[in-house]
Amino acid sequence: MVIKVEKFVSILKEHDLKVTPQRIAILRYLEIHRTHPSADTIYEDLKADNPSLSKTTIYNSLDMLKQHGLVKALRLGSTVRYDYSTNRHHHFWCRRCGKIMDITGDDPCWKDMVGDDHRVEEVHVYLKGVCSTCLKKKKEED
Amino acid sequence: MVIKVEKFVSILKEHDLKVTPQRIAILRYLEIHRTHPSADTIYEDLKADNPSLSKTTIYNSLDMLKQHGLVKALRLGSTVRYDYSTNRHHHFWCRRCGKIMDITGDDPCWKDMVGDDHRVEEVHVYLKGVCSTCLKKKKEED
DNA sequence: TTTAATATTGAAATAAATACAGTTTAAGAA
DNA sequence: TTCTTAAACTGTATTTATTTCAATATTAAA
Ligand SMILES: [Mn+2]
Ligand SMILES: [Mn+2]
Ligand SMILES: [Zn+2]
Ligand SMILES: [Zn+2]
Repeated sequence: MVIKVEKFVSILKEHDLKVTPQRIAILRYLEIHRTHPSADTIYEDLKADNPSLSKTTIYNSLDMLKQHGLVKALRLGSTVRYDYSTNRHHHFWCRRCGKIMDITGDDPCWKDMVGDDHRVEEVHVYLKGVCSTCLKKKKEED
Repeated sequence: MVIKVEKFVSILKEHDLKVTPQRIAILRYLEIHRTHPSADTIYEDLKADNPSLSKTTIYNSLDMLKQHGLVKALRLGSTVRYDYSTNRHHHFWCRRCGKIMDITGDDPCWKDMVGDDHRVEEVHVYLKGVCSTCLKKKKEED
């Protein structure tokens, strides 16, 4: 556990960010919970350990971590979710169970799609539907 | 002009929707303005002709038109934009001029990306960057 | 023209995010 | 270790987009 904390201390220091318990807690939370949680979920869960935690701090910290490439923000519909995995990948969002799953595999060639004219800086993609688990459950219900 | 209105009257009737001046105005606006306007932009522009227009009506109508597949809603970042083109296509959003442009061309095979396990019902994609026009302008400035 | 179901309106409520001012803390200097 | 100060944290207030709701108006059918 202490080792874990040291890891986040290093990460923050490498990016010349002040090391605060709040930032460590958020990074640690995101490394453990790979569920793409929302700012509010992170806040509610971390409040248990630190009752004086402010939601503003969650927003500020997530934003700063995002600026430094330490976390990624995804927007799925109207909700913003945070991801500790910062490599390029896309997501599948199950409308039934709400789970957000990583899509691995080849990424289509966006450059080809848009052509050379525009400069593509960000690729925003998510697929929505019903996940395999939910589909199986539905079958069992029949 | 009258002919145009008749067209939207037909469209609404075909979908068993009550024909109201507000709905006609919104459809007409979206057919003319292919800029992917927001609900608020539509509201502000239509209010000129109909000062008693309510923003709630804009939201209600857009939602109903969307349910019936007569318009499509896109979310780019935090803004929801509406599109009269309901065929599947994606968008390029220029962070400099704010323009939202249609991406034409081949659509990657999403089914392959996600596999057969999940049932894909919606594909949400947009690319963001700087459009060719803005890139040219930048060059001229140098 | 009458009627009833539905749509429109405007005000109030909601929710996510942001702004801000006062307080606290991290981290470097003494 | 203590002091110092810039930066971070907190809690409240505000903003913005959207939704809810009840009263009123309109559509479409009889
Ligand atoms: Mn992910
Ligand atoms: Mn379009
Ligand atoms: Zn599911
Ligand atoms: Zn541009």
